[in-house]
Amino acid sequence: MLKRSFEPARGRWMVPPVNSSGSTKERILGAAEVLFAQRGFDGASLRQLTAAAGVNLAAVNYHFGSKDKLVEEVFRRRLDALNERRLAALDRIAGAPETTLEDVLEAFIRPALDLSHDDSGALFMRVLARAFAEHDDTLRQFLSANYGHVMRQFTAEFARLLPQLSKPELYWRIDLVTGALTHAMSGFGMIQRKSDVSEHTHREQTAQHLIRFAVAGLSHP
Amino acid sequence: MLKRSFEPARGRWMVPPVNSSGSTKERILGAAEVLFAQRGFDGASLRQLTAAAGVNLAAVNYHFGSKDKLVEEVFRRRLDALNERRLAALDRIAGAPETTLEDVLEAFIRPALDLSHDDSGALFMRVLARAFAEHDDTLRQFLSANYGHVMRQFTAEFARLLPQLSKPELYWRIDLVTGALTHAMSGFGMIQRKSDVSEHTHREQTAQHLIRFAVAGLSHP
DNA sequence: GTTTGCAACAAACGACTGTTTGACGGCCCC
DNA sequence: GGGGCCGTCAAACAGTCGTTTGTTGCAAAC
Repeated sequence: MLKRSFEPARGRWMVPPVNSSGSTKERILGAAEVLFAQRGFDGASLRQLTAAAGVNLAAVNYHFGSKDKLVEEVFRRRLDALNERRLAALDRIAGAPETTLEDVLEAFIRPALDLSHDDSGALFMRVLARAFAEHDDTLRQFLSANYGHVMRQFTAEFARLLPQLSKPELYWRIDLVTGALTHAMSGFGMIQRKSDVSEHTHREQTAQHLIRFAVAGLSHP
Repeated sequence: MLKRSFEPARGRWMVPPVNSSGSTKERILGAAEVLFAQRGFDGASLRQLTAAAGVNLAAVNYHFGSKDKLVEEVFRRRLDALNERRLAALDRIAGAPETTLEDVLEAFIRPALDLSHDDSGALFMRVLARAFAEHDDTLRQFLSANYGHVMRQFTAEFARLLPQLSKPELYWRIDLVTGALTHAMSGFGMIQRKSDVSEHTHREQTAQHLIRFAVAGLSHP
């Protein structure tokens, strides 16, 4: 495959440095996040993964049952925390008369942006975007079943703040905003942090651009 | 992998119906487009692919040299036509004083939407989105080297029509619009064509939503 | 002090991968 | 009519894949 062109000439595959902290399960989850982001779910093999985590090959099947279950666990670990924070932020403002569109978008975007602060969180965002692209029905069902209610609650609040929009119109706009957010947060695009701006500043700029863009896209006449 | 859960209980993998029209090369390209969209570049094996195309396993390496070259050829075949039409449409309006933002977006979006009219074209859109998500540097270099000039020409025209925007600001907005378009055109989102609207109508609605959304996102104060 | 159960390990399993090989027929050109 | 080329083919190559096995060390429970 194309990606393999970047492997070193000798040595079958790059073995990232062994992470020797935490339990076996945690080391596997950490290494899985990195490798799934880099090479995809199929592309990352259990042998690469366990070597990177510094654990035995059989440990994945022992602790998680199968590679598929490991994938689900990688998602669950991050998304539980992420969506909890999103809903908490939404709860603080939902239904209030002074709540603005910016507030709701802030509640949705900020936790994701905070998550992508540290390196492994940023990698997870790429894992998530990859999952969207893979169009895998099993995974989509898993995500919809476990986290669909989050999107529904945000949609309800958007509907309250944009009463002039018909339901199909609102769905369309939310859909397009979602695409823009996924794109931006997974670092697909050409926008990269300049070396002369701090990570914090860059994240703040990203949030500002995203929110203003989303407000415009959602509420245009 | 997760996707394999959907394979039939017996029989190693689905063999799509044999397409017996056209030359061997064309049959391979057609089958590759379908299978790459369904299962990804790594996920689709040459044995599935050649079985679906009704050709011998060795035919891929004979006609294309390798699986990687086949991937490139799948892209080249569609993107050459797509970007030619985009640039032709842009040429007709670029620099003219009466040209609007909608016109430029129309020139960019319409050819892609037309391509995704037939089933195989729509599949290719998913292949393209998958390629973005794969973050594969070799593939990105290939796309940038062969089709980067298209994006540059459109960006220049956007810059002319939005002189009030700083360069970074413009890049940000184009980036976010790109994300929304990719998302929408690859059929990621929740928006699906209702059974009571024709394919043509649905495409027209998609174009309208996309363009109005993009105009709002690009030109908001 | 023995038993029980968890965790880790090397080694092997069968299946599937992309690619290469050498043979075989059909076609055109000299 | 004979010599090349071209496309196709079955078969094999050398790997990698996810998963399973049987065994070990070690700690807590009885």
